Amino acid sequence: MLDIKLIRDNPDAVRQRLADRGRGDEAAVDKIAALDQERRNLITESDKRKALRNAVSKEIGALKSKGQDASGKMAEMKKVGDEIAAADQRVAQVDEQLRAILLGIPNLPHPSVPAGKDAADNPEVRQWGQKPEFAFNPKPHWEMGEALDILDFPRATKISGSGFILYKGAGARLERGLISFLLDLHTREHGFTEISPPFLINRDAMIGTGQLPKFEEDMYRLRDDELYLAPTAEVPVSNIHRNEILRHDQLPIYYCAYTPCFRREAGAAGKDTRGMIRVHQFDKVEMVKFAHPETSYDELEKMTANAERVLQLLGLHYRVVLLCTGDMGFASAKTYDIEVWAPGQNAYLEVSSCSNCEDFQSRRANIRFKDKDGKNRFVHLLNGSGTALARLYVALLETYQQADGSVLLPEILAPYLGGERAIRHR
RNA sequence: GGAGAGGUGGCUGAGCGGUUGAAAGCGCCGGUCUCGAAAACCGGUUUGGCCGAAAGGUCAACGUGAGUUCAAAUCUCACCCUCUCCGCCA
Repeated sequence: MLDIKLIRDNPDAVRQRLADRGRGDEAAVDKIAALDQERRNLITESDKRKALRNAVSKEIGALKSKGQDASGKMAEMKKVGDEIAAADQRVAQVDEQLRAILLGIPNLPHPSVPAGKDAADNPEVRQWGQKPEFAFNPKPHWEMGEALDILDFPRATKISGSGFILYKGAGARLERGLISFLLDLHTREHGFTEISPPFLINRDAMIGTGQLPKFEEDMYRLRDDELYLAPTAEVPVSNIHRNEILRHDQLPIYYCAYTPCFRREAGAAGKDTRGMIRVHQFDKVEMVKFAHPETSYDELEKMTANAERVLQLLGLHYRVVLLCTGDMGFASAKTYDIEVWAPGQNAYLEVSSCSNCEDFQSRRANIRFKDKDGKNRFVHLLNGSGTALARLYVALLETYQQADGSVLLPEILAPYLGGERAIRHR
């Protein structure tokens, strides 16, 4: 949520930066300003009457305690009370309208974010490693998974529907091993505290990080309870400190968490339909930081480096792109995407998205810290995948496939795979 | 799910429908004292909105939301949460 004061004081700047995103949100700025003005006028009026009522009510109390008649004043205040109720009702209406609009406005891009329309305009920041070369035609993971009997898409479909994965045998163990590998890396080497959060999330938490109210159709929702399946651990973990005031010496706080992620992928029908590149349920290890506003951009660079470290240790070629204004997520002010090379796809796959949301989420979720001067300020919230598992899995299979159809995984994973690096057809 | 008890400031814990934004204690911050510290003593110590250049003024908040009343932490209703017992269950 944007700061209403920012819109009030700098409507033109806000309008411009929203326009840079290319979603037409700038049109709401004038409406917001008008509602804000109306709201303040109504509050001023209401407050005046409340002050009067408070004063006269005290007089009434004093009169009554002396046994004197106060019926005139009481009748008068009855009328004032009705006026207050009417005014407050209008305030509530305007408030609700204002809030509804504000909750639907995306964050403003950071000045360092390049203007652009879509993914084609995202500048590449750097590359690491090289595309692996094969003496044979590298296969896509879905063929490998079937041949090796480690992935069973038809049966996953039988159980749930399209867009689900069933891992089997060495395939299941690899998934489990990767989760442990990632959590160990971030907790032991990058200073993150491991969290295992609830996967069912209430509405307030979903609003806090920005999934709701705008993206309701992207989420799985329970029918009988006001609960949603977590689309990412960003939601439960960022909401850990909702409605809290942290001490400045607690910052920065680093959390990481493994969760499955559930996404309806509404609107993505027909895209990436084969294999496990776009699915309704995937595993992910997520990093979340609660940072001091002055250092949050340094934290973003560090977090991105932490995510890159995963791919470096696994020897996977990747590139980092900086999302342009038109391609950024709703809550983010600046985002780096990390894309790993998948030889079987002949394409880069997004395995991590590292974002600084600044105070956009913390304002929604009311997460503050007391600074050195004793002033309460909103923390900056960052989140980054470290990393998404399904696509990492794709890159691993496709990169490390051998001519004989087996897979020889990086040595570093061996301890997580019972000492067995190779996956062969049995 | 059923029965009962309860939700007040960082914590413990008072609170009669009317000078209670809220006693008291603890904690914390500042000061006095001290070579220094402790103790003691003094002072301070919730958050948000609105008006204002500021000083300041004012409104709101005692789980949440409605209601009764001139006036609600205090009365009524609904919901949420916690605890105890029972039931069920991995």
